[in-house]
Amino acid sequence: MKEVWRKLLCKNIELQLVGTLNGGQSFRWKKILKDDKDEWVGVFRNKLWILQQEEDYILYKVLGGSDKSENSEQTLRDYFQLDLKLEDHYPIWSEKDPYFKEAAKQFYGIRILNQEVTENVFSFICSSNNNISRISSMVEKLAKFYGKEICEYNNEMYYAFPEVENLADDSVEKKLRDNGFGYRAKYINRTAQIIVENGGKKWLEKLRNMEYIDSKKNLMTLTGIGAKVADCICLMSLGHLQAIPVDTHIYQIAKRLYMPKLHQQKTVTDKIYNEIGDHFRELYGPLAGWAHTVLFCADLKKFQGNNEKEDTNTKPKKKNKK
DNA sequence: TTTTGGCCTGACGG
DNA sequence: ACCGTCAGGCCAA
Repeated sequence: MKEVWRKLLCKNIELQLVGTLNGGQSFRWKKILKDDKDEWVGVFRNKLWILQQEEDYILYKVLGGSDKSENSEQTLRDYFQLDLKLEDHYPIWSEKDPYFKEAAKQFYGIRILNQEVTENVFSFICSSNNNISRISSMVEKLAKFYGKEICEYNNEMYYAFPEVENLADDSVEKKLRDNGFGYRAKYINRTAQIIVENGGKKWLEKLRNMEYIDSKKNLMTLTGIGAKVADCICLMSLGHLQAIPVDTHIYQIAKRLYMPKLHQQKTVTDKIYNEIGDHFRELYGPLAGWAHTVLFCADLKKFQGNNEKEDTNTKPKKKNKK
């Protein structure tokens, strides 16, 4: 069953894989080197996807699916929301904001992924007070413990993200706590139970058709979901592209560049949180969440200091201990 | 309404 | 070796 590469026409200014898949939106993608090429390997919509970035197109393979009737190109286009043309929007955002314009030079082709809401909810409950590498390992554990096997690739097994029902069992909290989830174990288990009581995945999907603010309020009734996590979910899996998740990065950026009056402000109160969001919504308009993500990526990369070579403008990190 | 600690864990620097 | 701090917050008081 040798799968062949398929081609999705798409210029790299419309989609930059590294910035989009490695920018803290999804925690399930990783870059591997295979046959001397960079491949992005990740799971979504219950399948394993392998992607390669070329100049004017994306090469892709889908593994672990049985029905051939499905239109995988359409699934991919939907995941990356390719109908929205960045070519139309980057110039507008650049005109409104010189800092955006500067960030956009390196961070072109940054897309908001249209993620599955269940995965998004539980991934971002894991994200609180946490760092990306640990969040990733926690999400992998959720999939491995409670998700279905998809297939093996490159000597590794990949798993679908679990159904809510499987995270709602009473045994889940202890298992997760024993596996290093800390206080988030309870939030995950309890939130799964509440969602099931509310009607399961369907309840989550209904949030897409509500107004942004109502959708957010509903999410915040779940345990472990405050304003920031709710905004992440609104933006990344419910189509509310005006949502602005204000995390510490965005808070620092806002303070430094956009809202100097916050200079003395120590903590992010609800009021300040909303002011920051409103500021960016007024600046960028109805797709503010998308635009802000470009700023976020630029800031994130500065501190992460990239994985390999192309890391020129940050101080060298000595990391090769063994 | 706003502000403060406490919470799990692991990596890092002094 | 050991401690304080930080990492994409949330919650209860």
